[in-house]
Amino acid sequence: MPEFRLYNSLTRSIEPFAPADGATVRLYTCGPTVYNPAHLGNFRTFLFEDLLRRGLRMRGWAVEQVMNLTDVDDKIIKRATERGVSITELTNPVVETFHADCEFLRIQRAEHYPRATAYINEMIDLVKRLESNGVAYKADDESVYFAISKFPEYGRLSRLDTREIRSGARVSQDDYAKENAQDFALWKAAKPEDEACGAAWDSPWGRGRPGWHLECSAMAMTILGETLDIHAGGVDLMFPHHEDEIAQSEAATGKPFARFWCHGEFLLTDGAKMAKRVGNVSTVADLREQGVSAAALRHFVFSTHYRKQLNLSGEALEASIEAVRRVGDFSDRLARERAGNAALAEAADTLLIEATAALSDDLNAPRAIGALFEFVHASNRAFDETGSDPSALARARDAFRQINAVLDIVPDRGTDDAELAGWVESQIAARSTARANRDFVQADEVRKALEEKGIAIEDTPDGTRWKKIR
RNA sequence: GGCACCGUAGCCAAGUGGUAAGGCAGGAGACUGCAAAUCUCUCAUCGUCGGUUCGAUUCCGACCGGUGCCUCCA
Repeated sequence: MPEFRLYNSLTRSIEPFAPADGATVRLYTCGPTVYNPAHLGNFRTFLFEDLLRRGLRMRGWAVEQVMNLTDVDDKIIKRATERGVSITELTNPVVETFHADCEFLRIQRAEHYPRATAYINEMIDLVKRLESNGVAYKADDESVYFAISKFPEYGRLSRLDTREIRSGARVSQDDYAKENAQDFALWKAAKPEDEACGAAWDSPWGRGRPGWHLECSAMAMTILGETLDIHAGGVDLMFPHHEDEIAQSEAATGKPFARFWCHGEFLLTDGAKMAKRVGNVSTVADLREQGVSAAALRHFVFSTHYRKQLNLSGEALEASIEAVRRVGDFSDRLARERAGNAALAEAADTLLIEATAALSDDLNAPRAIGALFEFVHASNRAFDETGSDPSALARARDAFRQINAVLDIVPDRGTDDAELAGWVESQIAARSTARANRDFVQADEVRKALEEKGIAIEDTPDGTRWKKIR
């Protein structure tokens, strides 16, 4: 197998990757803030992380993944206050929706989904360590801040020149108590509205709540240890979120926080970043209503490299729906055929080599998909010829299974409805009779009736086959 | 203003210093009663202009166009 390589944002280069202990990859992925359902842009990142997870497992490594759920922050408190509910009442259903969406998209479950509110003690402990190390201070507003002037490494990940005058930058207006404008909150003093919705805890610095950045550091290190193998997230998190995580974690432990930082690019719509404030978001639910399958959406996302921006368009989505239809038909054929030939065996070997190489090369899913389609084509051609070698078929099935275990782009057939199947069979029998009598008008009417129920049929030398197409 | 990234056929997209994977759509054909599926054939000179080179889409520069980040943000 070729070396497994990943782009590391820390060094801005592609590097060979292996877990520090040689066996288990400790992976931390920044999860959603659960104040309303995640949109497709968020899910592009989660799908990228799913690809990463599956790619690592393809290599034979175990993965211990943490995806946090940020269930206390400014937006959550604001929303809870507006609705007059506690933050828990607000976030619980959103967490459920998140898991349901992930399941629909076939995103493999992480080993841990820690909620920030369950790790308050660990967060307080982290702030204490920072305080005793002299890098945290309590300001006049009773909040505790991290002093970036005490952490010379600050800015290494994002390479932002902290002294630059950012004339076009959005400037924060609500923090006055900090010693330095770039310092960030570790612990925020509680306000009355925080107390009202259950977003305040006791601490050595008084009632308050954790800062956003602190949450990830505390949960990551508590569950996975002080040095992670990989920390992943969307590119927008690079600054300040990941920069601040590095600062807090490393200032506390004196150890590197993460060996690899991996960032997924954005999903764009109408030429702009998909974001609620732009007003161009769509959700998993929206797509499901449009009849876009999980397989199609996965194909769409994986058809562009994760470090390249991807534009969501109806035309591109249609292409993925059709592409995945072809993969599904092929998958059915692979299950149906009885034997293969030398060409099939060769196609299987090529697929394994090409797709594995592509996925090992910084998760080049588009190239892997290309290899998969070349395999589909070569295999179809092989099946159209004669074949009598069951072992060739077994190799083809195995190769396809292995690569699809990473991409997971075969659409569901959803044909376990016995009643429907019975009706379809009876219709097909009626049509066969009509065809035998050369009553093609009647035969075509049956086919039309089936199509209206979402059933497509194919006449073959071995009889008529049917499949559900929607 | 600062820091990055991107610009390959109608659409999506991979890729390489030596004349461009793959998918969708389109065209022609085989198969079919007709379809569907599948197969065969077909469909680009890689934003523009310079430079380096025997040779550049691939390296360098300028320009044009697009996107993101610069403390809400996947």
